[in-house]
Amino acid sequence: MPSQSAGLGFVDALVQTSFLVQSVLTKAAARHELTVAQVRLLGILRDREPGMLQLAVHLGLDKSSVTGLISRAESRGLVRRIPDLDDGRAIRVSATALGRRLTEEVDGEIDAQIRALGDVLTMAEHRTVGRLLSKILIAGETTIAVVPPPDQHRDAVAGDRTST
Amino acid sequence: MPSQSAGLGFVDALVQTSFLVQSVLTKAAARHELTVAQVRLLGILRDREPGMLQLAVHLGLDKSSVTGLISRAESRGLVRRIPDLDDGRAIRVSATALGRRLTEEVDGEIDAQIRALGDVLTMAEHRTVGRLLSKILIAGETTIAVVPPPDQHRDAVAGDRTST
DNA sequence: TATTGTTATACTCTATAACTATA
DNA sequence: TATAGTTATAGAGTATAACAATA
Repeated sequence: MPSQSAGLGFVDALVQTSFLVQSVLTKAAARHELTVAQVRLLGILRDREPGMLQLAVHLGLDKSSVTGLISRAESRGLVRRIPDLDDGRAIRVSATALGRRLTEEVDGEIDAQIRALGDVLTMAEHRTVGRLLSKILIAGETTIAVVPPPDQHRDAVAGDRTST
Repeated sequence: MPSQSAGLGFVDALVQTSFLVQSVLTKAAARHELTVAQVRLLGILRDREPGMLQLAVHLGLDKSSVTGLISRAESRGLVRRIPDLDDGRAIRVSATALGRRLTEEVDGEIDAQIRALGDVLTMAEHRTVGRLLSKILIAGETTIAVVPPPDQHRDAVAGDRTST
């Protein structure tokens, strides 16, 4: 049966790959006592100090979910809540030195392992994957809000990898 | 800056795409009162009646996690535990008619939405994505067990999409 | 003894609803 | 009133460790 060698269909390939990548992320994070959500969070905080609402939008989560996420990360010394001088209601979230160090370590591992998966591809194929998936991502950023239910917010659904 | 038009790097593209796909899965599942884990489970049960351990391996989970997953799915009428006639200790998990119906519905939506993401690609690019990601998946099935920690089990880490 | 599965326990993650404090 | 964030509550998902029953 040619199903393996000929390649899966477009949809199956994307879905299965997403599980594979998530599995890599989960295990890499776990090796440093982190969760995928925390790695995502720390990635965003690499070059920003967003407020809770901005974080919620970036992560595609409810603000109350972010409160919990930040509280747990804070109690582990990964991030810090700092007051927003311009708005008494708001706070800003900042990565600690520990948080930054762990992100770098984990990101390095993730990079190495994902790249290792790509070792079966040629250089050109490598670039092709990056290019074609980027096109899909751009489509996704706008599409997601439209296709599903009528009352969908166009959250930053994809989620940043590290910074970007 | 060419970063957008030129495409992300290989790693970033894969990671971000995995989040996008997972987001599609999560929302499609939720629209039918299901979770991603349940959709994965039901996908496996499309053409099999595995035991708990086999399920654990397929899903890359601990057997105790599978017990909970099955129990919740069972109490929702999605699956059923049936005795294994050959082994008094074992049971086999089977999808109910409801479970099968819901899987089909959700899978249809997922298919449509993922395919919609691919609408920005040409036919040829479509096939290329399927082909290249398939190569990565094959690599992942073996690699995952090797790259990380020394004591890693070679679980079926990727996770089936629907059947296969 | 080894294997199959469950239970007890503990976290993380997530959402909804209601609430506080500031704008 | 509207906005930023938190709290209370609830449920899913996951893991580890200890256990029961069968092989």
